[in-house]
Amino acid sequence: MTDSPKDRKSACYEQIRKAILTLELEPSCDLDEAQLSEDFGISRTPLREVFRQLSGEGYLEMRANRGARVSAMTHTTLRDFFLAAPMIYAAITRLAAGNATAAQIAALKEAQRSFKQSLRNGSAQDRTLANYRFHEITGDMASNVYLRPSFNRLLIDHARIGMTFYRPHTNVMAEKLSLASEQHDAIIAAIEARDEAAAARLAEEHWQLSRGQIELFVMPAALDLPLGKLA
Amino acid sequence: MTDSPKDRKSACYEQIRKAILTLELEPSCDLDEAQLSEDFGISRTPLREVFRQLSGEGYLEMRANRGARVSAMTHTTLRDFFLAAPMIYAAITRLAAGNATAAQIAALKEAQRSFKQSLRNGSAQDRTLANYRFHEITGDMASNVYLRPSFNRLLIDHARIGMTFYRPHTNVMAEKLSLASEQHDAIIAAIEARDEAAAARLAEEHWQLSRGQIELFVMPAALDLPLGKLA
DNA sequence: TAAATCCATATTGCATTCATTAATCATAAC
DNA sequence: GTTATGATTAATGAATGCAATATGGATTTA
Repeated sequence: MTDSPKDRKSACYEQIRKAILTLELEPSCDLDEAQLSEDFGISRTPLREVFRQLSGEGYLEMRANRGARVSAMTHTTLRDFFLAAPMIYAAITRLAAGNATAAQIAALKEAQRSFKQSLRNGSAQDRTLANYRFHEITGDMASNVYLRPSFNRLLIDHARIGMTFYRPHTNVMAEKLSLASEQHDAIIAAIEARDEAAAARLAEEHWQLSRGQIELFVMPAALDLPLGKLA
Repeated sequence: MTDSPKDRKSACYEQIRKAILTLELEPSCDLDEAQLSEDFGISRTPLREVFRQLSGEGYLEMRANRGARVSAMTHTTLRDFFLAAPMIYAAITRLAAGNATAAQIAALKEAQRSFKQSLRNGSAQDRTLANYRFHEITGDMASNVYLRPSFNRLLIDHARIGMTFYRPHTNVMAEKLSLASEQHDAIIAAIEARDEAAAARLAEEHWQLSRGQIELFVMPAALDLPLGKLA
């Protein structure tokens, strides 16, 4: 109950992090040092250290003499994402199958329980964070310091892109989410069986599903109305 | 000539960075806040921000209440490196061929000039930094925010691994370096021709050369002496 | 003699204060 | 009326001082 400045600092770090993942803090949004330091009950010095760290992890961008802002999502974001994601995801999941420890597998199952729970009665934020957590653990399992930075960066924007289409809740979406959950189960099984090839293949499939959802959202069916009606 | 605190701060950042790349600061080496802040003429506050940034980029590791230390090179480093490097290098170089701007190509040629210069009459440090710079520019060219973090992380340890065998200067080494330089020229040509396939292939070859050098150093020929002689 | 605990010292972390830089608005000149 | 320049204000960056935590050595006890 007695929270030290250090506790408040890490709470600050976590809250900002999650707020960015769930679009509560929108891309390119400016962060007010004075305001946030007051909100979290810490001085500007440790807050600025949190900024630096989040910046290093890809959550924030820092510009000299102009403060921190949430990492932007530009018109090139999706293209870059589509190029990098399948390669890195497949590699991480393959390595996860090769290197996962028993404790990590237990953690992954627990994360999947939380994810299913969020599908039943959670908000879009809950689902996004639970899904993020699931894949984060596969990153732990892979335990390759060189692939991890890009993987983490992908997870950040995957969460943010996902949030944009988790919001409008349609039946088609629900179906896809349930399919995603089944794929998680299959991935867990492959990792537990140390089947690297299967893990990589499942990661690829999982990516294709997500890619399809993104494309549907980015390029929806035309409105099929005569132009005159819109005016 | 009149250097502001901000100049000293960025000088500090650059010097520490290069010292790590060239092994002047050895892996797992502890950094003394008080000492460094005095050396660079800045207070501990901005120095700690530099630490955070370098930590985010993979140069340093920070432990709570125990200061910063240079990123470690463990027994798993080479294995992780061999798994990740060919994939990321090929991807980055391919993208570089597709996206390079005229200014970036000019910068790459300039970096290659510096590299050749360092081969003629530079130290191991000079060569390592010049080679680092060359590949860093290919990272700029690729301009994919998701692949960049892992690519940068690889470049750091590639520089450090390279330094360990640039030091003893043999004729075989000199030959390999001259071959590496030729490969750089070929990569520049492929990028300028926008030939993505060739660029990816050349990156793969370039990696194989480097991999061979690393393997030679890690697993040298046995000393070919009767065991008794060693005692 | 070995191990454990406690105290002294050094180092890290945080808050406050001061300096420096950028942004905004008003005023004046064209 | 518009643009440019200057002054005012807000916000970022750095330094100093203080608090908290860890480390090393000494002393005491088994």
